[in-house]
Amino acid sequence: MSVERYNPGACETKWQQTWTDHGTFQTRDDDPGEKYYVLEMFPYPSGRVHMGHVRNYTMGDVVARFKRARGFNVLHPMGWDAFGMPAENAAMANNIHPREWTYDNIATMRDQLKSMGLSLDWSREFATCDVEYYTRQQQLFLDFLDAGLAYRRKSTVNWDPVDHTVLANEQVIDGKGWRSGAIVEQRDLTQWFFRITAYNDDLLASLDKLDRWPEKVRLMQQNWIGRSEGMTFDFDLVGDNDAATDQKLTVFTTRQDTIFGATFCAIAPDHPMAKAAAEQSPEAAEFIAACQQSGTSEEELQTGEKRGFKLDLRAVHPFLEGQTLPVYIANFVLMGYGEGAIFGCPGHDQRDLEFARKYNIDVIPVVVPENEDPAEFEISDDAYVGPGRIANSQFLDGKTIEDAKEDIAGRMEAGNFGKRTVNYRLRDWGISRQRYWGCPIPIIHCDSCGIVPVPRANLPVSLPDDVTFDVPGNPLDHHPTWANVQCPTCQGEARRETDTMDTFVDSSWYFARFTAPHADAPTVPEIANQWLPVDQYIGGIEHAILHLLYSRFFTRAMKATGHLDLDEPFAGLFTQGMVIHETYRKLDGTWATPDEVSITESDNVRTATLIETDEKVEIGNVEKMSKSRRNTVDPSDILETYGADTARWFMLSDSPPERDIIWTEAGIEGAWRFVQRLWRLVHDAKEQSSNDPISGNLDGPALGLRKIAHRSLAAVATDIESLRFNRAVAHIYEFANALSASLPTGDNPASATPEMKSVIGEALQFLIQGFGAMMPHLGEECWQAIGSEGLLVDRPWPKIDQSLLQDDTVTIAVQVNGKRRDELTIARDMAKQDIEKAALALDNVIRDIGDRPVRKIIVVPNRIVNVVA
RNA sequence: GCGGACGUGGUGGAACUGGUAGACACACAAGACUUAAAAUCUUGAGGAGCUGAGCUCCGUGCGGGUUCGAGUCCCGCCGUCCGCACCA
Repeated sequence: MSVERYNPGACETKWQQTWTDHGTFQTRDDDPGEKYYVLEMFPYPSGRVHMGHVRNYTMGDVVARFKRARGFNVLHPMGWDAFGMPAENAAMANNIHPREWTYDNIATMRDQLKSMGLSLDWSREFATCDVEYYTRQQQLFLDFLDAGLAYRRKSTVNWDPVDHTVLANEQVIDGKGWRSGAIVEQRDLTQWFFRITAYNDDLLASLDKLDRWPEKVRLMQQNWIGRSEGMTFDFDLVGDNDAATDQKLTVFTTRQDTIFGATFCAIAPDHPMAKAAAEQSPEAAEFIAACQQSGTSEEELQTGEKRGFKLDLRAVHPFLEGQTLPVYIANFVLMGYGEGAIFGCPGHDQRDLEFARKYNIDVIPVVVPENEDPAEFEISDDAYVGPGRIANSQFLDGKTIEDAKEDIAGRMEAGNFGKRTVNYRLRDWGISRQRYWGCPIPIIHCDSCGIVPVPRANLPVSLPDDVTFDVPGNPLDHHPTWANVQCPTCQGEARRETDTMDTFVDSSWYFARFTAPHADAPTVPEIANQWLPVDQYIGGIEHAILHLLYSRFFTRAMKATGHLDLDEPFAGLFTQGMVIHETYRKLDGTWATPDEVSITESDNVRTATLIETDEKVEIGNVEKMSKSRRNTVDPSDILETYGADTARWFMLSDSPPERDIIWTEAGIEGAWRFVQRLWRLVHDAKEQSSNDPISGNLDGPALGLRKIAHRSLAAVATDIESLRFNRAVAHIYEFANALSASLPTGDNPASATPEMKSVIGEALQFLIQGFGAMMPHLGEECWQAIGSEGLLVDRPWPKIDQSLLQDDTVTIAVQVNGKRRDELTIARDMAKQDIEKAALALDNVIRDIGDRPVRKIIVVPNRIVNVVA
């Protein structure tokens, strides 16, 4: 009497169509339910959906469906982060227009996402490269410009001297351009910036309010903003032979307490004083040029060897009479931070120490740990950055670091050559990109009027279609006519800005646009305010800093310009882990794909061979799925073979969602078997079920099953609320196991008792509802199979009977001296003395204590009792 | 270099606020069903020891510490991963 196998292919299409026909997931702004906005980071349309997307969107969908069942009016939209470099790279490589490439990819990926059965409101879909979207972004830019939040200044870019083009950091490989191989140079360009630093304090302080964000993300943002209290002060400078000059060197420090340990000063290669030196000295110019022959990324600057160039200047120590310090141009000093100049204290800063060792500069320890003798304390390979007392510092000796900082600050301010300053690591956001496939910056450059914003009535500034990619550089620059325009002010000949915006701009407000995706203005403030903030945002940890910080800035800027009234865009944030996979390396060193190899296992040793040739393959590390390692698994293959529910179930199983998940063939097979098992279980259980009301006083197995049903669903609800999907999955397994075990088995055709039948009936509904958000198609099919009315997706979450959630008795562990010796099953909340008595009466306890006296008994109610003897 | 995380059986992981480590699953083994295989069902299991089904010891990357009690807290290592402002 076995049922036919569950056929996901047919069922999934059917239910997806049903939901579409019913308009199930079309969200209305005027729905009476409490709003809940769940959003997953929208994808870049790279070509095909990858497993990371499947995981991300499955998680979001479970939340969305669950909240729906809980009666919320759920907004769950999807769109495309569609501008960016890969489209231009494809254009260059394959001679296909970025627009065509992008929209083709979107079409493919939309189909793939739809086959996952996601509860998305597709009527709100947009791509950031839609002119309807980016024209509103241009409006925002103009508003920000009016509000003083956008401005122009010079900044440094990676310049490829052969291709004559600006390179992204990822296009700089080992200091060379990826295409030309030329050594990259740093070059100054005038660029547009958003004044994110205007919100330094607010962006930092508000992190405290984001209590549904991971602690680590808040910490990362805090460190990124990098508020530090310190001092800005001046060194007097003298010439080489102590010849007086009127020059001063302004430095920033957070460690003014270590001023007596200062043994040199250093300035950034692009510091004005360095530039001045370069004009006097060819050697200095050469050194600066060498410094600029590297990428602009901080990582590159910091990991490179510390190098310096000594200037013909010395800095006068402010507190040591007659003492002067050498001044260097140093490649590890950043112009963008503080004053672009520092004093070096090698004893207490690792970078300074490395520099000092290299150039034979003195190392004077001025902070000594409490338990060390200042006369003996020396610095060897590691700078000392811990707490301690000041030494070798005259009037500061013996003070704490804090007191010494205060003392110096007071003296500098009194002497009028320094002041306390708060400094931030966060820099303004450079948004200019010298590329075609991005949102044009709506600005016109006029020789007589200067910078002229494009009048709002003239928006959009659309990207021209007729562009070529045969020459490196920005196609907008090469376009014969596009940039030529009349100046809106003087009607004279003028030129459009040909830079486009950083794609981070596109993703900094899309969540707001989803609330009114077809509106003429960027947002409809009332509607945006109604839906925002996003209640649950889900995406990769790689966006922990930039995307999220920029979005937080945009929210503030849009508030300032009247587009919404909101403090923070994302009330709840969850960062999910990556999907990773084993790698397979062939004998010749190249990689094999997972479907090219076959794995066998014996005695816990797994070996891999190439299916085609039987050649042995080395099983390598488990790594992030990537094209270069060829360890990718195409979601479409999985969806076709196993169906969406199996793929979704596997993605939710086992691994905690914030951690990486290893994709394995065995894992997906296991999920597949469970889908089939549920299908059979539902049919078997249905035979033994009834819809009769459940009697009030159950006992025995019927009560047992009912408890499990209610407890499981209560647990699944908590698990989903707290996004612990792997535990929800485990609870469904337990529940299904218990229901299976409750069914009459064997040759005995006898059926369950009437009261058991009604309990099974309830359990069956609970089970289907319990996994329905995770495997929605199977859920609907089962729901229909047990003859319930309507669609599962429209059913409210079952009502849990709280009285079934707790047992009257508990089993607690009994320890002697912290080691478990026995256990006790006692009444819940039993009196302490009675527990102590019962514990001491246990044979194992008596034996273990022997004739030692009992010194203490610790009772933790309903958990444990520990006898200390 | 700087910043952030993570590390538990053969494997993925569970363990709520310091209270019975290993739930649940995968893989494995044995058995049932089958001509056979697949599928399915049942049973078993952290490691070591004791001559018996109970008990002892060891066990959460390594080394210390706090505590009646540590996977959980603290200090120091080791390893792996993520971000570093023009990848998205």
